[in-house]
Amino acid sequence: MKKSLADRIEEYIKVLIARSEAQQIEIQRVELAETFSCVPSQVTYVIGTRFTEKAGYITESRRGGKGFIRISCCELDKEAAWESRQELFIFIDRLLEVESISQKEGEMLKHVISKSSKEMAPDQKSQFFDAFKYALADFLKK
Amino acid sequence: MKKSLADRIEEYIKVLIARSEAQQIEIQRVELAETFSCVPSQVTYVIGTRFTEKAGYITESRRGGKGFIRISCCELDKEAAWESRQELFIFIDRLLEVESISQKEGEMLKHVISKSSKEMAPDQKSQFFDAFKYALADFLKK
DNA sequence: ACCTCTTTGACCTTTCTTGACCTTAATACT
DNA sequence: AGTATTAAGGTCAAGAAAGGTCAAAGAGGT
Repeated sequence: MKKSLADRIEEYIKVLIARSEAQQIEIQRVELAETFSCVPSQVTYVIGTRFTEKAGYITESRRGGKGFIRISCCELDKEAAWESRQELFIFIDRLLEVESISQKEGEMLKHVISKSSKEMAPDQKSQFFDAFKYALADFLKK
Repeated sequence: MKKSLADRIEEYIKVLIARSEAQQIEIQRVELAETFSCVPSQVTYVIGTRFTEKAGYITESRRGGKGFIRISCCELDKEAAWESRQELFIFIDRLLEVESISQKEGEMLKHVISKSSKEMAPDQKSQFFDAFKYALADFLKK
C-alpha cells in the first residue's frame, strides 16, 4: 500500500517521540505543515486520527503567539498503572480469602478504587494504587 | 516549547516567590517591564492571566508614588482540598448513622482515604475526595 | 457504484503584544 | 492646608500569531 501523506506525517512524529527523552515532543503546527508542504489542518487531522488517547497518546496545545502542540506517549505509564492496579486487586482478593474483609467490603473497595481513580493521569494512578494497597495493609495490621 | 514573553515573565516571578521567605513578593511594574524590555501592561497581562486566585495567588497593588504590586501565593488549593475531605468524611459519618456501612468499614474507608491521598497535590486531593464520595454513593445505591 | 479515509481551504477562537489614555497616591510648592 | 506635579499602576482595544473546526472535494479499495 502506498503511504499517504497522513501516514508519513504520523511516522515522522513517532520518530521524533522515540528520539525524545521524555517520550514527549512539542511541535509548531505550521512548521510541520511546511516540512511536508501541506496545509496546517492536515497536521490536526493526523493528530486527531492517530495520536488519540486510545492509541496511548495525550495531546495538549496552546493557541496564539508562540503556540504549540504537545504530544506525549503514555503507554508506559499506562502499563505501570495497570500493573499497580492488578497488584492491589490481587491483594484485596487475598484479604477476601483469608477473611480479613467481607465480600461486600471487597466489592466496595474495588468499586471506589476504580471509580475514584478514573480521572487521574496514569502515573498518578500508579502512585494511588500503590499507596492504597499500603494504606489498606496498614489498617488491617492494627 | 518556545517560550513567549509572558511565559518567561511568569517563570521569573515564580522564582522570585519561591525564593522569598513568606511566599510573597512586591515588585515595581515598570522595573519588571524594563528587565524584559517590554511595555508595563505586559506585566499586568501576565499577572492577570497566570497569577489568578484560581491558580492560588492573591495580588494587591497600589498606584501612584511608591506604588507596587504584591503577589502572594496562598493556600487556596489546600483549603479546597480540606473542604472536600471534610465533606467526604461527613458523608461517611452519615452512612454510619443510617447503618449503610459498619463501624469497621467506616474506619477502614477513612484510613485508606487519608493515607492513600497523603502524597497527592492539593488539587488532586480535591478531585480525589470528590470522586471518592461520588463512587461510594454510587456503590451503595445499587 | 459505494464507502471510507485523505486532503484542502475558508473561517473561527484563543493567546500574546503593544500603545494610547485613565486613575490614584505621594510629594513639592504656595 | 490646598493645590500642582510627578510617579506609579490600571484599562481597553487593536493587531498579530498561533492552533481549531468543519465541510466539501478527492482517492483508493471492494
